Amino acid sequence: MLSKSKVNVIQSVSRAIQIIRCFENYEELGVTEISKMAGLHKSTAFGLIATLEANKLIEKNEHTGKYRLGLELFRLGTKVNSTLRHITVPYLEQLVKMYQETVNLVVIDDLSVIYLEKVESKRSMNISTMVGGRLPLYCTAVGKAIMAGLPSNELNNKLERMEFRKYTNNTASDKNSIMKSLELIRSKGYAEDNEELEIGLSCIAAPIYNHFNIPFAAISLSGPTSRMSEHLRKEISVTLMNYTREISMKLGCNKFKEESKW
Amino acid sequence: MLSKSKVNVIQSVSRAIQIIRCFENYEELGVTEISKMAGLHKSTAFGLIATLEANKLIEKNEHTGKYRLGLELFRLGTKVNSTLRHITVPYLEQLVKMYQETVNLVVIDDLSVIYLEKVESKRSMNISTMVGGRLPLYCTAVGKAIMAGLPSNELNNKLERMEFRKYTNNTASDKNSIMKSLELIRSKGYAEDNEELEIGLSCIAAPIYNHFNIPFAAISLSGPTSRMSEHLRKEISVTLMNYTREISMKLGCNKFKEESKW
DNA sequence: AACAATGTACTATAATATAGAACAATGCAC
DNA sequence: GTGCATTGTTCTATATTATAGTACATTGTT
Repeated sequence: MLSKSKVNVIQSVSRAIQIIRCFENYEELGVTEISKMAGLHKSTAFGLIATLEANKLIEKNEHTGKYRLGLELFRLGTKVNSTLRHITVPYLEQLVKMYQETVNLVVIDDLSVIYLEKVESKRSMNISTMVGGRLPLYCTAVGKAIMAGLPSNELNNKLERMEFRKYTNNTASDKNSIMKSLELIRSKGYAEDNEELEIGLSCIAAPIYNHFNIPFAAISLSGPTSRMSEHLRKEISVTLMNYTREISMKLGCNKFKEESKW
Repeated sequence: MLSKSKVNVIQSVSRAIQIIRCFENYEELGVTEISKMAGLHKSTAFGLIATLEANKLIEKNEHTGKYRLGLELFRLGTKVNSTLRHITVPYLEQLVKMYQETVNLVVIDDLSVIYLEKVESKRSMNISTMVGGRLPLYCTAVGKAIMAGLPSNELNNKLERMEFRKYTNNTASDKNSIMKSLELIRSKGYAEDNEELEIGLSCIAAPIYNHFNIPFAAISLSGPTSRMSEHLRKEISVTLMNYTREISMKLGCNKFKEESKW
């Protein structure tokens, strides 16, 4: 036995998940291929594969005899964060109508944001984000918008573990510069990305709060810097903050109700 | 032991998948709730849950102590049929630009189609299809477009097992009426749904072929019947067929190359 | 404050996943 | 077309592992 990274995990289940992960970079795989990739006995892999197939998480291509990811996996994936997505998508569509730029919904996942939804404008430039994709917190407007509202201990814990990479000259490259920009974001209520990830690409984002008043998601609008005048950015930021306030309240957040009381 | 629906399935893996399915209708569940729903011992459920959590397929909400579906499940779901989706989405976006109606990509799954992608127009009416959702083959344009090109034995096998339900007065309600309409679809190369699923909703679809020249997916354009003039429908059908021909060829289908030879 | 319900840890045992071997089916080379 | 190599699949014995019982910790409720 090689290594048992964590105790109390059920071997066969972890192995089955490992098999699913084999398909991340390959559309079709055979039993032997899978067993080699996963370091499993051919016979063991076969049993796990048969189980995944019986549950439609993978499918057998009857023509090639090979396996591929199954529709049940897709369907189950659509159930993840479904409340948030159902509430938010109409706002995204409204934003595209208003500004004709690409808009996104993300959630935080440790040191990254994961893109849950994207609605593209007709005239959108091809932006390098993909639904299901992941980008670092520190160089995206959405990431910074979320970070700005985190409890300080949680924020510090994250900042300590970050590894900075300079995507462009504008990318923040250390903890201090991030902390400074978060300060500004807190006072404004929204975040901007001025070509910090990609030259020519600007982005404005506002955070979504859960019912513990903690930000965990964000929506953003991205477009070519050339179209993002100072005036327009201001206008967009107001709209975003109005929308995220509504979304947060629908999620049970009472942060804004309290504000109106006082 | 109650029932073992299939031999050669690994119990713990099937149980883990069963636990994931518990979250289809519930956003958050606790250990005890899950164990009751799945008919498992609390302690058994706990081990499976811990394993799923370690693999990020479910996540623990630290505030409530309950579990929810994890982002890794979402991410893996986005890998399903990724080639087809990457090739097709640009065509969907082009269609929306041209006709300003909602367009869809589906794949066949036994007696249903599953919606993989949807691109909505600004002026789209709210149509009751959802990404990840499922509709019967016999009452959708996409379903009929695919059926029309299936090998006859496979088609018959499906028709035998179908249970017809009359969604509207236009819904086909038996095998013969479907077979007749498939005949027409074969000669035209595309399928239509004239309020067969929902009154007021019309739909046009064309099939996508895999590299065995078998249709397995389809794209469609849906809109209110009032906007779908005979002339426009004809034009849309031509565009759809051009696009699906291109998509099919990119997938390695040589059906159309052969045609041009002769 | 007492109770109930839930999440978590530990352990013995029975049940089950595992890997080996052997066979079948397929594809490839010559 | 024949033989070889590779892959998919079945079967079985064994030892590993998942399981459920018990007990404890933690939380929330009345």
